[in-house]
Amino acid sequence: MATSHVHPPLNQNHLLAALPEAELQRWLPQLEAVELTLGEVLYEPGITLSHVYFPATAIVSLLYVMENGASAEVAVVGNEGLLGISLFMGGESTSSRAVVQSAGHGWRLPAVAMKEEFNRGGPVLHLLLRYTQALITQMSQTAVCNRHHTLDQQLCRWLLLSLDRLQGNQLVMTQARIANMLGVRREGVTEGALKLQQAGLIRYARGRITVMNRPGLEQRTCECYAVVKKEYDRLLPDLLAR
Amino acid sequence: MATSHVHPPLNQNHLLAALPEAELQRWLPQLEAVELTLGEVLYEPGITLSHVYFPATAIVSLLYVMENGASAEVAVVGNEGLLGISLFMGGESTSSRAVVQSAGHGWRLPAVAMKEEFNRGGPVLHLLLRYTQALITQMSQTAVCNRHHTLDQQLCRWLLLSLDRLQGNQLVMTQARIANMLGVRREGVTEGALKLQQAGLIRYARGRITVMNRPGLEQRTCECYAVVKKEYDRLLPDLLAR
DNA sequence: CGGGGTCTGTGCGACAGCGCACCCACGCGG
DNA sequence: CCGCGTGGGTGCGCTGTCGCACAGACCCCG
Repeated sequence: MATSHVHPPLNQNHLLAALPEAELQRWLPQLEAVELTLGEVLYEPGITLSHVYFPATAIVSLLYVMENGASAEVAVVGNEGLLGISLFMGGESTSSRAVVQSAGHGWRLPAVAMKEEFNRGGPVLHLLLRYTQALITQMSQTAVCNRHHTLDQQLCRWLLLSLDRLQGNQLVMTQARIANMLGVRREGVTEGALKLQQAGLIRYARGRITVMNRPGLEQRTCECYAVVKKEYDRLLPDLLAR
Repeated sequence: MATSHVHPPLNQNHLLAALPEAELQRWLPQLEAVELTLGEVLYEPGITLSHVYFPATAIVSLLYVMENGASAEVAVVGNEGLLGISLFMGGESTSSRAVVQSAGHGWRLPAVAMKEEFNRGGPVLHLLLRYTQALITQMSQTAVCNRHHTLDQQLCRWLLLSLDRLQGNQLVMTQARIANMLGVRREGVTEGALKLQQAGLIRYARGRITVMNRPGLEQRTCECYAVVKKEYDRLLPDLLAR
């Protein structure tokens, strides 16, 4: 992970973009631009966090890895949010692992600075908590979706959630990695993706997915996607306007 | 739901028990004892909450109910916690429904009082946030469990989580209602419960379950139960000492 | 240009859980 | 003491997903 103090536009991350000027000025000296590489692990379960991360062009999955090595994604975080909520929630660590699923850049802020800011109370605290509630909704809905919906539907949901957190309609992602996150077989993802390709909704080529017809995906997915999206929009409305 | 100002011991709820004296005194005039009856709905999705609830002898499920009527439990709350985190998280409502799954009593506090207290900052804020993080862990683990574990394992997990939130080793609960919460068929629960009964771990009779061998259940369940339990113990240690 | 690694596609038997239909057992109220 | 509602047990065919094995396709690198 390369770091530097040369800043690409901060407002690529919606939470940073929503910071009031005073807070931003306090943070600036400590904000560090970081390059997030594919597969990089930002947090391990049980480890006390040293920084919180604000993805800009990268997306990061919260994965739970089981004793037998199987895994399941609990939530995905991109330019709409941050990693490390357990710092201000008070637990310091979580039981999941944070893995970069799509390379890109972002910023990070030392844990101490984040805690200080949070303890001031005020607008930042409420912003972070509203974000956390949106994240909670995503996690709950993941539970529901895992219970009731088909692999095909979940694949669409996953594509849409990822797409919302990236720019453009491209996604660098192998089927094996998608399977890893959904917690299903790679072959299952292959079959699902084939159906979508045959329906003309996506195009697929060696680790690169291009979404051709987004409304088509929305039609095929389950209600879970809409529930999560609506909740993010409701809880963090101002962030999307910028 | 009957309400009164005659108070059974407040410390039956661990969060209330953990309140510093000053806060407790502020809350007392507004705390209201409530009887929670089986099947009672405390919150509906999207509805702004008027109170937060602190269960004492009751347990309450957070259920997501799908468009087709199927449902899935996202988390369970009992005497270790409270219902209505969205009030201080800032969302005012959630996308899930809160349903009383085991009758009993508890207390409630008006939303306004809770928000005022939260906004003072201080120990109550941190206590509530730590509880919220534990709840988040429960939700994530529900997602993982739904993905990877068998109905039998999930049944054990569910029994153990419920047992932790009640006193004694009895549980008034039909198989149909368990199925509703796990989001599975009633027949599936019947088969699972039969196996447990034949193994001598539980006894079952017309809506009443008696756990005979708790360690046996712990042996049959998946890692998810332990992960959640450990996280509650880690985040809310002082509450269990009382 | 050839070779090895990565990514995607396919086939097949196994099985957990589903939906449905139905039966039995218990217990409360008339 | 009968009847009926509720709760629990059983059987059966179906489907989605799994685990595994293997084949083709593509691509970078030597």
